[in-house]
Amino acid sequence: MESDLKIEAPARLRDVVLERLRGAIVAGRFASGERLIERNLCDLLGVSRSVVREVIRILEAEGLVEEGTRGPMVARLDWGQARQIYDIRVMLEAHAARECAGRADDMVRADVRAALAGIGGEGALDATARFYEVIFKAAGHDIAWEIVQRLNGRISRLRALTLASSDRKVSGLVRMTRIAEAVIAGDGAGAEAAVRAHLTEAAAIARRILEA
Amino acid sequence: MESDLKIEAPARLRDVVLERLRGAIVAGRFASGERLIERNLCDLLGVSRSVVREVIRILEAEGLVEEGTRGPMVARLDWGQARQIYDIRVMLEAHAARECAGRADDMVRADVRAALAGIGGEGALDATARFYEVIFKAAGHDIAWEIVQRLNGRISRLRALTLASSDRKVSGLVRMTRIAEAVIAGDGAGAEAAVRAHLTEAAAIARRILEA
DNA sequence: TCGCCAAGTTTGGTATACCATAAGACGGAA
DNA sequence: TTCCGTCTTATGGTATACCAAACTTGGCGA
Repeated sequence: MESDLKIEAPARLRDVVLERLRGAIVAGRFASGERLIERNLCDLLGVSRSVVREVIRILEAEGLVEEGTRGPMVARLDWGQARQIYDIRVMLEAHAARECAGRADDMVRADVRAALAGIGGEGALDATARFYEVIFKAAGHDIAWEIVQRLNGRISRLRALTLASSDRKVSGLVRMTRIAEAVIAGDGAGAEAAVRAHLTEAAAIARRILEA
Repeated sequence: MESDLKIEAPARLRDVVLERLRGAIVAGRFASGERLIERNLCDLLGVSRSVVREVIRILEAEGLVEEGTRGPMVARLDWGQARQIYDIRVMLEAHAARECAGRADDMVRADVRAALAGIGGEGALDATARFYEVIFKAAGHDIAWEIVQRLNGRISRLRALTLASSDRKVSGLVRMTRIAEAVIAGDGAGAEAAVRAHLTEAAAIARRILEA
């Protein structure tokens, strides 16, 4: 699809550190509310404070880090926030799914099928993101996709806490299949309903985790 | 309302510079697509590169600045993006207005009236933001409010380009009054419709500007 | 006159140094 | 023993120094 001739920009240290630190937070390697001491992170990551500070600013804007009284700390997440995030995701994703179903051509259908095929195996998180990306991009909702990605970062930490992940994965695949079928069939209302059902279930799981 | 005893944290240089630079971009003092040379900004603002760089990272996350081939530049804005932004705002603001109207108590009603009163005079932009803030906070949609603020920053630059601003201000006040009346009356559907009408008009103006 | 190469300059990336402040620890006096 | 003061240290804020890459420009040769 996209050409492989693109010259990839040399990876900046900042990007590497950003990805690493974001991953560590999402994976739960830092406790919620834990202070992020700049110099500690420098030692941990082997980079200078300039880089760490810029990365922290970005993560702050993403909502993964918040500034405490004395410095940055890992953002806390309660059910009130998660609920709001799921509400917003419902609006954005339902809208995107409906429009995507309405305008899907054969190429989009193929992309959806391919993305869905990737979900079953390992790396489910990335594959799921890819599935949604196809839908948002096909609907022409790039900006909404940016927002959803950012919101997702804030609640992805919950996944690390989910112990009974096997049944979730299965039901997740079922839900995704429903969404994909509706999109491929051009059934906008059905796609929207499938998205709502999926997110309602996900929110219920998040609620159980967060209110415990 | 809020106590005045709060010790305000000493203003960090970073915050001052952030506000200043954001204001300059929104006010149109930098051309769309203009490169933001770090050292130039240092001279202009009288601060060191550390501060400028952190601020640029924040503005990048806000969507006001994007990274060009060689460094950061003021983000370009076309109708395709603005249209998406208005679409998202419609969803978030309509939802907030509906919920706010549904749960508004006397205190919220008073806040809405007070915010509306501020719109007529000078500083209309801040007052309008304050109006919306009341509605979002009353609806319990803090996160949606953050998103809307950020999206607003990206399209506020259009205001600087609006020459015929007087009629817009008047019609804006009328629209706001409609929204406020519906919220105060507890009419969720009416509040939602008023928000939709307001944003549809605003989007039409933006389209005229951007497609010229 | 045209083209190519090289040196200089611009620019962003990265690291380090310095400073002010606040928290914590330790000791002395009541 | 407790309370107060001071000293140390940890920490974030800010500025500066250094480097590598890339663009520009000017000169030299064909």
